[in-house]
Amino acid sequence: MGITVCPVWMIELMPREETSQGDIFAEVQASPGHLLRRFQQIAVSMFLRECREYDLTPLQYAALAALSVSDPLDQVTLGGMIALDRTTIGVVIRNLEACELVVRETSTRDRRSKMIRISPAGTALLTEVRPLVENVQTRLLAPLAIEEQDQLVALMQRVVATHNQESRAPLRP
Amino acid sequence: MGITVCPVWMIELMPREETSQGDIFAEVQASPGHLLRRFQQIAVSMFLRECREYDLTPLQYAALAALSVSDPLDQVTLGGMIALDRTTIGVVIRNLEACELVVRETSTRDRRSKMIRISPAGTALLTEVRPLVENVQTRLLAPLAIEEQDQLVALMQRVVATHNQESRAPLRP
DNA sequence: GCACTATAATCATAATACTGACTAATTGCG
DNA sequence: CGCAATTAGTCAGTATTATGATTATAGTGC
Repeated sequence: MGITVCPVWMIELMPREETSQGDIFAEVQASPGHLLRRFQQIAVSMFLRECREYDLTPLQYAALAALSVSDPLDQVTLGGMIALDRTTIGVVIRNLEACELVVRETSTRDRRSKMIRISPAGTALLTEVRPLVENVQTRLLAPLAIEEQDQLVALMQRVVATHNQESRAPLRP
Repeated sequence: MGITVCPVWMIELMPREETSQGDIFAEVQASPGHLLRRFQQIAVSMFLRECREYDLTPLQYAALAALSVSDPLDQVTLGGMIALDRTTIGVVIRNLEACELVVRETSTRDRRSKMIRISPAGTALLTEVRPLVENVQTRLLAPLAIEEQDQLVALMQRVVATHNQESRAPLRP
């Protein structure tokens, strides 16, 4: 009944999975923490490959997409919509500004904050890229049946919603 | 059957989820890509908080755990066991070496490669930290019932296994 | 034996995240 | 009103990942 000796991070918790002793590959695949990292690693990789010609990263896309719905936004609010802390959203916006996909100017009402506006070029890029992002999404979950895809999303939603406050940058709708 | 206008990355694919128009919070939560990033963000955050006093990161833990099973290992092989490319495993090992948790020496049989060995301090640390990592794992999936946890892991396993080659650093058992 | 190729590791550069500290502006309370 | 607390943004530092280039070693074919 002793705890199985487990090689890779966060594996100890899965004694329900019966893996042959020393089968590291199987054990790695049974660790939620490791699966999560792999999943994210793969998703980002697929996204970047798909959007290579536009030189757009997932977070840049997310920021543009959020701005396309609500514009203008100050950095903290924008970060809250896509769960980025103020440091990270600052970097993302700086890069988008350098590519002239957004415009940033100090708010007149609160001179601490800067209002971000999506540029025409940003809107155009977003329109072009949207189908590619769709593609990535389709391929990412393609190994599962439709009902299983819904199931996976629903389970992740519950976990993420419950732990929303656990990261420095919770989602703030 | 027009595609729903979606604000945040990778959302377009989820027209099955019926969200009220403009309810960004709900839509963000329906995007697999975003959920994945949030999930990982939360898991790492919980890990770091739990292991704060040991100043150990998830990847450092993973590398130590892998070494505790198979030792010594060259960097490429070690990286393959936990799905890290040679650049990343190099950084992780450098940091572990600086903390004297591993020892690195040039292989005698192949002077290109360096053999990594876990130190007694590394083994001791691993033993101390293991229960904490267990804790994180328990709390991470706690919002779900046991059967749901198994379901989530199984679904992620299928996706990750299918896409193993999609990232630069596939798992090489 | 030598040239070609393949492999191990490193370096440079960059984006994604976190922490903690700092400045500047605003708000709220006594 | 004035001081304290809060908030927006930035900066410095670090870790996680990727790409591409470089160096050194090993192996293979001729």
